[in-house]
Amino acid sequence: MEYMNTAPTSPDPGEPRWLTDEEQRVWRAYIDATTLLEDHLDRQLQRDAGMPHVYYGLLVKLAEAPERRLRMTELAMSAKITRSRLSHAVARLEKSGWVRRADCPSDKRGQFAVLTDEGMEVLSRHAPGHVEAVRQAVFGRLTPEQQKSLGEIMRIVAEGLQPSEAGADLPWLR
Amino acid sequence: MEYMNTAPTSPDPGEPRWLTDEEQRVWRAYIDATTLLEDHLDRQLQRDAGMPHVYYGLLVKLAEAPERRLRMTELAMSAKITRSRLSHAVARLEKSGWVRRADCPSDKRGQFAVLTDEGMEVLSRHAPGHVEAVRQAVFGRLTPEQQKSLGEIMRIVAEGLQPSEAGADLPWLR
DNA sequence: ACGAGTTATTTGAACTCTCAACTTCCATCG
DNA sequence: CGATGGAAGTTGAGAGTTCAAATAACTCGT
Repeated sequence: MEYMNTAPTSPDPGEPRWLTDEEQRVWRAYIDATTLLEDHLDRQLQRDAGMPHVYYGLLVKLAEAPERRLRMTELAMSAKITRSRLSHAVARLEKSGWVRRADCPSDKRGQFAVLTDEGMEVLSRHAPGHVEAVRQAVFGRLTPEQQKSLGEIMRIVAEGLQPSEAGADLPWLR
Repeated sequence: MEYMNTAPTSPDPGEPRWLTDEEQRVWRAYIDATTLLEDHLDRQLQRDAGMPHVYYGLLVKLAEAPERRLRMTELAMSAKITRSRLSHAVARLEKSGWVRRADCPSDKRGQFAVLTDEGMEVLSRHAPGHVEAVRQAVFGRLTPEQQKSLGEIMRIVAEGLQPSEAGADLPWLR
């Protein structure tokens, strides 16, 4: 896609504002890194713990929650995934014995996802390996300044995509 | 997962080196941002162009290649995905009429993925919307310094996970 | 108490991805 | 040449994800 960006003109709906060469390089680096990293972590966890990275993340969220339990919707929002996806995921984790569902007394529609002892056990057993993988792939390679910068940048991007509170599924508006 | 990291001791295989609080915050921001962004782009492209983001990326790579064609393995490596995944993806893109396969004359095992005119057409038709989405979610929110920093960081991470050249599937060794 | 309009969650089908074979062909070496 | 090992690409089954639709229960206003 070679398009020249000759004139720094004002918003022209006719000709879109393409990415500059430098922006393209950044964007491609982003895509490469995230693709590789996601794959890397998925494999590591699938091999060692028998679950993909997202599922591991769900167990972590539950482990940190009071009484190791969260309402489905809260868990979904916290993990940034849709309720549907979570529903399927929990079904699988339930089959593995790492999570169980519990009814919500105050709202009969509601369900809690509860981390079982087995689930907790799997988590502690594989946390070291996972942390090691993350450190090796990311933190072990970045300077403290870069780490700080990465945090700031990712927070900005994440906030830009969140319905910033509000509760629907994931209708990032627009 | 509350573990205190009291002593900055030397490599102790007994107690793993957990992430510090600050590292955790960075890591979570990373997960949130990448999850949200991937989802956002997937939806945008699925809705507008009828394909997931990865597939769109494949078309872009082909569009940039000489004669709009690449060997399957090269394309897979370039997109950082496995050959198997690519094989399925190309099968689907072929069904949509955006890519076709061509035999390689010099190596009878080889296959080219070739971008069709239709494929090119879809690409140009939806590139503006995609670029706009990327700009809105990422570049539009970051300072020039942050963009530069992001590029450097992502390059480092990507390189750390690449078999750094070499040609196998994706056995990033260890 | 009734019904309209939400909210919580699930479901199933279609699609995508992974993993482990499997097929075919190339290359090298004796 | 013929065998052996590697490389290119595909395949099918199982697992995960998406999307739209369905179910059930809550909330209000009247």
